[in-house]
Amino acid sequence: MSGRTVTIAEVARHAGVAVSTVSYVLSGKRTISADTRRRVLDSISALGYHPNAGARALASKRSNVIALVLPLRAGMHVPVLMRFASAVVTAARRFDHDVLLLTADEGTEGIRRVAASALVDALVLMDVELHDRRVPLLRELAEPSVLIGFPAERAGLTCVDLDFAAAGARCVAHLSERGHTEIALLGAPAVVYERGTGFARRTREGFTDAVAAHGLDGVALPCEETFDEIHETVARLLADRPGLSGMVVHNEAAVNHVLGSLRQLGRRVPGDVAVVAICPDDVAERASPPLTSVLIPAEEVGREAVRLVMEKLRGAPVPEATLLTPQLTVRAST
Amino acid sequence: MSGRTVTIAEVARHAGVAVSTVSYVLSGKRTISADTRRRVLDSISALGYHPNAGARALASKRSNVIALVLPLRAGMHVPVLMRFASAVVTAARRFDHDVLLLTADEGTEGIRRVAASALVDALVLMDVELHDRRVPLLRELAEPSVLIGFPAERAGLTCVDLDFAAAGARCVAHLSERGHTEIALLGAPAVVYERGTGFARRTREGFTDAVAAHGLDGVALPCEETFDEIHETVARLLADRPGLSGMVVHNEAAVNHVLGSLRQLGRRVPGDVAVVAICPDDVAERASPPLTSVLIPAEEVGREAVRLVMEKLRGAPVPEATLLTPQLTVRAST
DNA sequence: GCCGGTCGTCGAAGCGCTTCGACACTTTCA
DNA sequence: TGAAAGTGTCGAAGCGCTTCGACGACCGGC
Repeated sequence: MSGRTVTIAEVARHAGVAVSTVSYVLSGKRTISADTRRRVLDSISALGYHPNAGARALASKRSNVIALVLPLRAGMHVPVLMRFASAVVTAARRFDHDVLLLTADEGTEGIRRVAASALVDALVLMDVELHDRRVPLLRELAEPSVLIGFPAERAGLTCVDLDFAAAGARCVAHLSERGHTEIALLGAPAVVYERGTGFARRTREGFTDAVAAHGLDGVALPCEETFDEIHETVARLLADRPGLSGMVVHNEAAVNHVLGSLRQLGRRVPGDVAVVAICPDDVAERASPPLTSVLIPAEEVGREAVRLVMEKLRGAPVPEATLLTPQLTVRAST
Repeated sequence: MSGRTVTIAEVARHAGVAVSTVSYVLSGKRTISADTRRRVLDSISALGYHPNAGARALASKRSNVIALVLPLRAGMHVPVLMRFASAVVTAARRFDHDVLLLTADEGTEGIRRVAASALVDALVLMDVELHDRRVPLLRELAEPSVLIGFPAERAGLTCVDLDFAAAGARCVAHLSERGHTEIALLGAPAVVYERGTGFARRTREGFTDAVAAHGLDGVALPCEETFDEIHETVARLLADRPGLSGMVVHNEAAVNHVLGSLRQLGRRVPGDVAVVAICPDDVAERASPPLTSVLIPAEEVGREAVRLVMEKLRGAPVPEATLLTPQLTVRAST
């Protein structure tokens, strides 16, 4: 059974039908009588048949593989990226597709290669920058693609993401409702803003606009990831702004350090300072105290990205932009 | 150029040679005159030719894709896993292979599927447990595989990993040299030990054996990942053992919390308590204070795993076990 | 000046699958 | 009751590549 590899011809012979009949049973593209179908399926499991992926790809011009392009840049929070990635793999399997992993080492050449060689049918790209070098390439590719994140110029592309501007605004609104009037945003590391990563900037804009709209006093700062740097940022922030009583933290790696720093400075959460985070639920739940947070819905975004790319593969029209509405969960920190 | 897809036949016609000649230029499996080779390569770049992966796989019985099986289990430190994964992708590309990402959702069935369908030529498996359900399957598969980690029964397999027992011992030796006589190991979360994950247990054994060998007083504890749990563990440890002056932390996620906890308890590092970590260098460097550490050489392990799997693909014999020697870097925490 | 060897190239036979057109049978309905 | 319209199945033609055997052309050695 696991000796030599079984071909469709052997299945056909075993079941006493033509090769094409086996193929149609498998693909469902033509009607097959219940009786024949049974016989074929029995033969398939009796012989342990698995269609050869290469042959299938060659004949059908579909590899049933999608590429996941995951640059793994500095300052990105890897566990969050992996949740996206994992969601993409799971969702792809549900559409009977596998996932080829592409990292940044090869640059855009890798994308061109896997697309041109028909190794993949479609692409899902993560960690999109505002001026992403991959975007022009996607435009000239025949293969459909979906971006997780938004570049500056998105005409003709398909993008999915959490609505980070709304997320920033939602946090401000929550703090405002709680009566805080002087608040701060601790965001991504400076390098991430400089690189022009969309989600960091959009959160900051959402924060800033909402601060103005609510008539609050607010400041937005980048936030590095080592304890010492964060501690210094937090200490200076509190020293400079004695009236500050609310913080929004949009940086998974920094969340715990910010809390540690406040602890060390003798500030109680939420007594002295209320904290809202934008991060996955498990990070918020495991913090001490558990944090009021806006969830980064990685699973949902990944699933949606795959769904959209499959629609495009079918030739169905899809919206250019899909923004998921942020959901705020109140926990112990506000 | 990026309109229709270019085939080898078009390249052959453009260069005025036979299809097989183009193939031999590409594969180097027969000698081709310098002149012909030039013409063919020129045509290839002029037409923007990329060989069709499916056709190549079908004809050559090699997909030039390897599977990376990455379960993403609870308690595993994702950034570390991703460094392995990223190293595997980079190394695979160097051998002209791509990487298919398999997660745990499908269980062993996914492995069987990609192997039987010839979607992949070989497999690299990560996060191996002592009694891993995937191991029996690997034994019956025709495709070569390499494990990153060691199962209990490893006969007939190929495994690579850091020598964690030596790493645990190395940390003990270092603390002993520094004059510490009462020390503790803070290890992985309890669930990881229960699952029988090899590296966690082997570190603990290395620690325990070395403690005995050096005539020290030592205790090994599991260590969860939230600040509150860690703080409690650390506080109780210090309360129970007033003479304790050295700690080994083998838990990337907990490292910063342990330091935060010591800070909060008013213990100076390294003045009151010396800390050695087993973690990637960047985690150690970014901690406060920077930690003396044994590096988890993710890049090296990933590269070695790929090298071994390529050797096996060539039919070359490879050692069953490859253990990388731990390297201790002294920083500010001891 | 003829013979065995390389060297460089070609043509053709698959690799295992999908898909198209064809073809027997049934049904259906004027 | 016969033509039209399904149903269910088959055979064969590729899909684009690798690889095998064949075959001139050229080499040196006798």
